[in-house]
Amino acid sequence: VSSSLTLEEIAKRAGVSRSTVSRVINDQPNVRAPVRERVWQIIRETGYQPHAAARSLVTRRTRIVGVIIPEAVTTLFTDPFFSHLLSGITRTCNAHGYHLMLSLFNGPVGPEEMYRRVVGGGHLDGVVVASTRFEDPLIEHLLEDDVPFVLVGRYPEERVRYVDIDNVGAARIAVDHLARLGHSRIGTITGPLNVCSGADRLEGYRQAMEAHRLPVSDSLIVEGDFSEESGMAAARRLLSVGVTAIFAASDIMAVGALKVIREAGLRVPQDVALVGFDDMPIAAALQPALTTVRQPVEQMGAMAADLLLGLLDCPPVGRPPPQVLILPTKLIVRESCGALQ
Amino acid sequence: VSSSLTLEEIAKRAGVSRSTVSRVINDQPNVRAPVRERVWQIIRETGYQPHAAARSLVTRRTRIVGVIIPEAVTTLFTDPFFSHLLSGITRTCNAHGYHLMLSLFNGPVGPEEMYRRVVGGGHLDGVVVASTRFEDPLIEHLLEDDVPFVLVGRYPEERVRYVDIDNVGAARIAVDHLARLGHSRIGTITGPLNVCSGADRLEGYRQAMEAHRLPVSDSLIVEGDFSEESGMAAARRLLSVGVTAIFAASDIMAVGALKVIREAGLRVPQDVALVGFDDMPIAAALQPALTTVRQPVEQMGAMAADLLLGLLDCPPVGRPPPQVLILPTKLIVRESCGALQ
DNA sequence: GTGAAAGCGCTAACAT
DNA sequence: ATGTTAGCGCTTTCAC
Repeated sequence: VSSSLTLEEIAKRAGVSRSTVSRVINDQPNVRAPVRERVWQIIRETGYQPHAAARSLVTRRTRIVGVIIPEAVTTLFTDPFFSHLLSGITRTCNAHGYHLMLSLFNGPVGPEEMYRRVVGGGHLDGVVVASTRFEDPLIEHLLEDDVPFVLVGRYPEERVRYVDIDNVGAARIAVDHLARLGHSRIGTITGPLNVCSGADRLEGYRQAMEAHRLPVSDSLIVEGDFSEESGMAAARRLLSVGVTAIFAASDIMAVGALKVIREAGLRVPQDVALVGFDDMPIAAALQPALTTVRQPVEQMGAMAADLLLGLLDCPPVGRPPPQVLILPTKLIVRESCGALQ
Repeated sequence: VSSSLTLEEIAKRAGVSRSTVSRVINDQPNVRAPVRERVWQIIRETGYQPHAAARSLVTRRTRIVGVIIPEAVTTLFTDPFFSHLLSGITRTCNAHGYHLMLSLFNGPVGPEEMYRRVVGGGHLDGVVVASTRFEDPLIEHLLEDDVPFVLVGRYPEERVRYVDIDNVGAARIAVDHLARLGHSRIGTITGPLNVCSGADRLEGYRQAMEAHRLPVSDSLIVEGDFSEESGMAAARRLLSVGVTAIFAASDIMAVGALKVIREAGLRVPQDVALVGFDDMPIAAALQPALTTVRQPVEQMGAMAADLLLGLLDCPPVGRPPPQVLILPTKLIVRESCGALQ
């Protein structure tokens, strides 16, 4: 889909050579002002757009960044996390004239094949990867193939750049909140523990409990998978050991817990206090039943893209991506490899 | 990002010419079986992938479909509608070896410029457009430029292909439900009325009210914009005219209404019955307060992409996209232009 | 059935 | 400052 106008054609109409037109389009020097103006004029009149494929065949760049969401993330699609993330990434891309190719590794095709399709073929200048497990083979491939990429979510490996929120700190705040409310039997519904955010939020729970000198028995910790069902199952277990407060590592799971608690004839927050986690505006509807931790997902997306475009030498990304702190949750940015924080 | 292997290189290693390798890759005839096998062998060994840009420079096809979401859809990002839609589109694309380019017209760049960037340059073979208003200039451009495209959402114009749910019917069912419950003063919070789904759901409300011989005064109809805030404002107006039931054209607005109703000291559904609209699993958490209409968004996405790929002569799309009926809401597909229903 | 050769539309190195 | 030329890696006639 494109007009069949070519550089050649524009050159002819402007009475110059292809090179000159090319220079004008690419804002290169060595074109006299009047000529430049005349060429722009023609370009505007004709609505000419250079052919992307032809251009990238020679420049070896496509101005397309990929967004890869691995695994069957149906569960993750239950909340607006990805919408917000994509919104942020898009914002950055639009601002810099980049395009975004979205790849969900969910279809009938396996992840290895998807990887080949997406990354091979040279469609992409770089990649943003969301939601990875520890030691994800995808990451290994990207490193091996020397693909510029940025992760959304912490990844404990020197060579990997990423953007993340301070999951440990945020979880600590949440649990600390419950402890200050006077609760001593505080349970937690964790995310999958092979995922960074899952593990980190549990660590935050542990730290807060310890800080308040509260005992952390195994029965107070139930692993979930971010789904509502897992939240319900976990809540049943927690109720059976008599907790008076629950920190759920995601709002979705908190909602599941809420259901179970109410079904048990208990009131929230009077009988059981509940804190969720995520930026899910809808959760506000459940107030005062549910308290939640906000995470700046949209910004995380924008910053991830900023970082990536920086890697690609996107001309003047200018300012390094800012270190943003929002609400109780803050961002950690690993700017250059090795410089963790 | 791609290996620097070329056709030439493969040809050399296989002891054949470029043409032959090309034929093998593209599954063309006129290659003897043993040769074909040997070439595949080398390709597999080396992990060769043809360079996408070079290929589309000559074929004039990219195997990329665009997904355009016009306007600042922040409000629409509050619910998982787009996540599900993208999931469906992706499913189809993955199955047919197509890629997906996501364009949110939200950045600092205006829609006209975004259109040029995205559609010009020949990046895309076709486009899926979501969430359009009546007489959207975007649609006019696409028609004018002869871009193959499919809309998600009804569009009253002969030349446009689209996929949609039966909004009128679904709304009718929702309101009918309330009427059968014995309510006579039923109000509705509509979506934006310059959007098809908004207008259609209102029409469904009207039809159901009429069928039950219930008076429809203007005060029973309040226009919202799918946002929670608008739902709250609308609910206040409706409560002030003494409705006992509300049909909200989106779950988000229903949640807003729920808040307001509860703040007014009323119980849901005992004092005021509430029905929402959308496929928002989280809304289930609000049961029994909130009843909602499910829409098969994921399927809508998949079907839209099916239709588009059909337009692109994607070789054997085989079966025409099925006419799916799910839950109370059903799909209407305009398969070929002119053949509505 | 296979190879040779001509481009697709663009950029970039080299002349002028 | 501008034009000429040689490809980028692939598909596709057209010979053989």
